[in-house]
Amino acid sequence: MNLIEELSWRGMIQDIMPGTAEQLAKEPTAGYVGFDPTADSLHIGHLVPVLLLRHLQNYGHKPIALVGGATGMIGDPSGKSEERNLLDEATLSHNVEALKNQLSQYINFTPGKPNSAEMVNNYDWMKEFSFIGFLRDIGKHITVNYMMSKDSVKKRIEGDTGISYTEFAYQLLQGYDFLWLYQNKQCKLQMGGSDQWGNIVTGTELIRRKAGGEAFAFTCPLITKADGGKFGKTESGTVWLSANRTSPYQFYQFWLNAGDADAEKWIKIFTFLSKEEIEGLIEMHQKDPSKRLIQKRLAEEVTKFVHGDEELKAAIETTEKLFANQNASAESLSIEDLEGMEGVVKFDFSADKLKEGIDIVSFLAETTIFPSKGEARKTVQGGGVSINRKKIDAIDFTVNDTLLLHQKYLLVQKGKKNYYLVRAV
RNA sequence: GGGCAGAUGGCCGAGCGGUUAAAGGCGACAGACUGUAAAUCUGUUCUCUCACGAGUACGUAGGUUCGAACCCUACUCUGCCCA
Repeated sequence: MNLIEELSWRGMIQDIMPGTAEQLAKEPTAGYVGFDPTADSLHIGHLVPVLLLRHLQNYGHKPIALVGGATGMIGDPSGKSEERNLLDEATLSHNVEALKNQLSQYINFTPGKPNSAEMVNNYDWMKEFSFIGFLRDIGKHITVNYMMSKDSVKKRIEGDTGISYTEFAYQLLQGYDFLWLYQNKQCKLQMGGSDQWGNIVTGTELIRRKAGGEAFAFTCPLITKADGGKFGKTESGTVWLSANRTSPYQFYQFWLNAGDADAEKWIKIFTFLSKEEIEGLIEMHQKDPSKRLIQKRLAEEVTKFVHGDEELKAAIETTEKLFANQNASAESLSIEDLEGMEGVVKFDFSADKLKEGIDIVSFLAETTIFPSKGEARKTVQGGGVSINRKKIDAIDFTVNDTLLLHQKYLLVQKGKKNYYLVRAV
């Protein structure tokens, strides 16, 4: 199996430029993916391009991870219906550093091997480029007509918000990146999400016209959810790769909660499991979907890839304690169980107040489990709050120290899946 | 530079002088069902408040009016057309 065949059965190829497979078969090829530094952590949407680089490397080619220090200052109009706000330079350089750090965890940058990965920042070659120089050297090769025919641009021109010259010019910058990499790093391949196709093609076009060379590309379909929702969002927002932003437990939970239809697609894309193994899993899963074999395996593999074995183990343990025996009483949890629940939000609360007793609504608001009393009340009235696994059904319920587990803990649930541990201190 | 249209809650989008905290949809949260799913059904969804209630809010600033998201003026931004 070659790279393209591998990615094809995984459902990771959307568009591919003719000749790409031949190029990859002919020689080890350098290929790049760009990451925009819009935040100081990657999120799971970025995982796909990261995996593309990994697969590329596995098949003996050379991955280049480009961090968009320059393009990030402009803003990619692709997929955006509105003009974006510009980030300031300090934020950008902070983000660039953070992304570099993260990327180095997922791709092998160890030098020495002929196909060890490389990291570049397009700010390094853009910063000295003068505006006039850019117009003469690059702008001259691409017509506005060509640029306007790009979907990302067309939508904005036809839409009712318009597009600034800045964002319009974005594709030239990205195109120039490809040209620069082609000329300086012998990079002949660009990969990315399918929303990048237009930008990528501008790059190959530029390489053809300006350097007389041939470059290749393919894109991966954008990850979607079967129910049409946005991929990578949960109740609590974006699922990040950084453990500080999304705990490994929450990360594990995200994948575990995948719907059946999604899980079958995602396990191919987000894990390195073999075709046979995945097909076996799908078959078993369809016999008994309630076991959620695919979801479990998917969650395990991805969490291991992103956070490592240790964190995966902790995430599974916490999950088992919280969900495996839903009927087990909260009292059966040991202190170690409670303290060890990685990723469950923990709060400290005054033991004295508990001794006196406090009404449930104030309690929930003061622990900041809920942002306001009004919201706490509404959820309690709707039956959405449990303490120590027992549903609170009275709005005038009093929380006091007799409820404490091991004289110290309260296990509070908001909804079914959101757990909080309150410690009396 | 000139003309026209528009700016409403997280988003879309009704409202066009009082009964409007603002229809409807989407999204989000919670409940029932379930497999910690999907689909479906139900409730909630400006802020604070146990509650009565109060405070903010319909681009910004003023004005007319007993009363304005709705009328007037200026400004800002966006789109379209003309030069």
